[in-house]
Amino acid sequence: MPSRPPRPRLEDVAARAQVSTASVSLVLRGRPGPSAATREAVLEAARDLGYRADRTASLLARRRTQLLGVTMDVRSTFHAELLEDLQAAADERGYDIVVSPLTRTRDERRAVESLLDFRCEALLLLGPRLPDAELAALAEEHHVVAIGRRARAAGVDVVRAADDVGVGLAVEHLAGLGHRDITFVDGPRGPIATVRRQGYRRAMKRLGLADSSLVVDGGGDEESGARAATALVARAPRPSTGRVLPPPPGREATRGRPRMPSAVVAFNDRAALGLLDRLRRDGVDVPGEISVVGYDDSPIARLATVDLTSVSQIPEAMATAAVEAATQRLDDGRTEPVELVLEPQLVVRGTTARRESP
Amino acid sequence: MPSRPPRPRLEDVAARAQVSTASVSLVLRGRPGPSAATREAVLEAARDLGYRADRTASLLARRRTQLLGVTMDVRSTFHAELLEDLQAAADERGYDIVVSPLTRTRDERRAVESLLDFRCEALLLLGPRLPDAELAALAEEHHVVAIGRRARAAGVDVVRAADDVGVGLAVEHLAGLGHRDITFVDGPRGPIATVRRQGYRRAMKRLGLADSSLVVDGGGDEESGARAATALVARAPRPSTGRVLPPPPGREATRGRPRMPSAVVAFNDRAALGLLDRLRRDGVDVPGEISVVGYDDSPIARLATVDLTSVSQIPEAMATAAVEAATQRLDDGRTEPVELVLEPQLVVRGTTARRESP
DNA sequence: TCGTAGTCTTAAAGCGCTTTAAACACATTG
DNA sequence: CAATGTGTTTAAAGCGCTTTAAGACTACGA
Repeated sequence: MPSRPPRPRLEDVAARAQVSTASVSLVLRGRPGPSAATREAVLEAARDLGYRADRTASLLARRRTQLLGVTMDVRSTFHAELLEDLQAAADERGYDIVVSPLTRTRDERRAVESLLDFRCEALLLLGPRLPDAELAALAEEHHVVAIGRRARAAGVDVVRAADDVGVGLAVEHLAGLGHRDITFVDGPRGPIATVRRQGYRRAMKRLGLADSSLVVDGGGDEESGARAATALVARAPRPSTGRVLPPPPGREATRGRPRMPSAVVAFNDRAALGLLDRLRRDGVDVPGEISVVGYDDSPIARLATVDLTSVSQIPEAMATAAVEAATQRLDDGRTEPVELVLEPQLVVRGTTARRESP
Repeated sequence: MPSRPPRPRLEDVAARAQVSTASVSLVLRGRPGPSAATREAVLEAARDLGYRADRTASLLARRRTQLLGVTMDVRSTFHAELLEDLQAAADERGYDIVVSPLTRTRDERRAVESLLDFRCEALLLLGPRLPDAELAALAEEHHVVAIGRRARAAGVDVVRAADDVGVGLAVEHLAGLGHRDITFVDGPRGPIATVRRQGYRRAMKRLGLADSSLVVDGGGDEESGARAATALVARAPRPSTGRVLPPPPGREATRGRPRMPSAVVAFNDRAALGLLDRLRRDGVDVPGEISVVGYDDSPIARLATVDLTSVSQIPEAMATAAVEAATQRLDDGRTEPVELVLEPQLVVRGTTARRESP
């Protein structure tokens, strides 16, 4: 019920402090110039009046907005985490963040438009799905930082985790626990899944396990994980006590053979969750009979009831790096694009264990 | 890499169209006045130049911002859903939305400050935790709509679902399936849990089940749900086949007696999820041995692997109502606060079934 | 012919702030 | 004492748009 006592303007503060608006402006923004006496008078007047600068006017007057625009998928907990850290990082550097959520009816293009309307000085795109060409086009007109995704687009800064390395960590961890039959549950088509799959393949080869490497169809959500689980379980007829067959020699000749792996790396935590759920319902003991590793180290993975071993993309680091990239362009005049690739971390929890029978 | 071809201004469009900036402004905002010829010329010029109005300047000039500020918990999927619908509703009425996320380091107060800096014309607070007094104080200076929570604060519009009715629906559904021992797993301290608990108690009484009504400690997340499950299971020593005892006569004398209810209503979906998980791990058949109902009808509940019967707060309706409330104040000059209470809906899925032995 | 209404158009005054360039006061210096 | 410098203050010109009030036409009836 805003009953108009129109908010005080800079001019009002100036009048009360008996100085010019210029002085007030300088003092309030902590710029050098005004004497101690003036400063005090102004601050007091401002306090008395409960003055708060009008951002709109201020933005218009100086050419800067000090605004970073972020597009995100509101439904993604990973994005939510990143956002928290972006806020913090931006804060520290004196920037403010405008969030533009993607929804069913609001695609990435619209979200970006909206950010531009706000005159954001840089765009931070979380896991952007825009084609590289479009990203590149955007980057001709604006500063853009793609986060969490590899991008082959000219002029775009990229901050991402080395997903192939991350999956490698998971595979090595499992191998270290004595597992040899390690299966990868693939993600949805796209650059991210490609890189993770590659990481898996390479790690298996590096460890001399190429022969038992196997990629099964999956996806990015619980459903897909559950489907994958069903496919895996079908390989080892249960609940008969039939022992798992040792992998026969010969390269990937194992494909299609009925056999349940002793360990699985899933594309992400959500898929891992669906997988876990289905396995447990089918009476499979995790990690007794099969070890499971997820990806993202999402809050759900950390829940005591889930306790999922997972790979963390260290969102704080990504957030800091992304904001840093943006401010470097804005404040330090960097113009050459950079690509920052961070090392992910394995977080070992309760869904992985030493292989039962060697 | 913004290489400055400074963006065209209104003036540039005016020059190209050979008219005044006033005409351009009018045309571009679709206001009456300019003739068809002028309109066309302006639109063409604007198109040629790729003109986009500078919102900052425009906001400064007219006194309105057409901005609705929304505070939300980024981690809540329910809030995420609401946000989607708010966006859509705001769009329809020509308003834009500024999202101000709550994070660990950014409480509700700061989030609101930030919205005010953006000169939002109304504040839509999702599940605000601010004390009523503070809400009331805010409402003296601004239009505020509290969403999803009962608020006894002067001047604040409230849009919420009738949670007591919702829980009542769940209880009735279960009773209809023959259940009598229906337990409520409580939520975290706060107005929301209070209302839901009340709804439970009243429904049980209404159905003549007051004697078997039981509220156990819970909380708002998976952990708490799991804990509650443990407590429940402990009442019926498993895996012995011992039949569940019929409730002895006498009011709530059952409290503390070892006995597992045949049905449970959880404070929300997350708690229900933890509950389900623990129950299943303990070998309890859902819905065979026990039926479970959640609250919120969150996306997780809908997953095939979860398939949780739940109560929906119909977020679309809440969102529409909230935006409506705001625009009524802004555009239609309403000044008396309103409280809109929506009827929740029960969504029956796979976690509830007819009671096994009557 | 003039007055009057009606339709378009536009000059110009802001919106509340930042910033530049000039003015001022005073102290040094040669 | 003029010239030069230093530190502080401010008048005024925008920032890019909206809006108001007045102006320019045209058309019409008296």
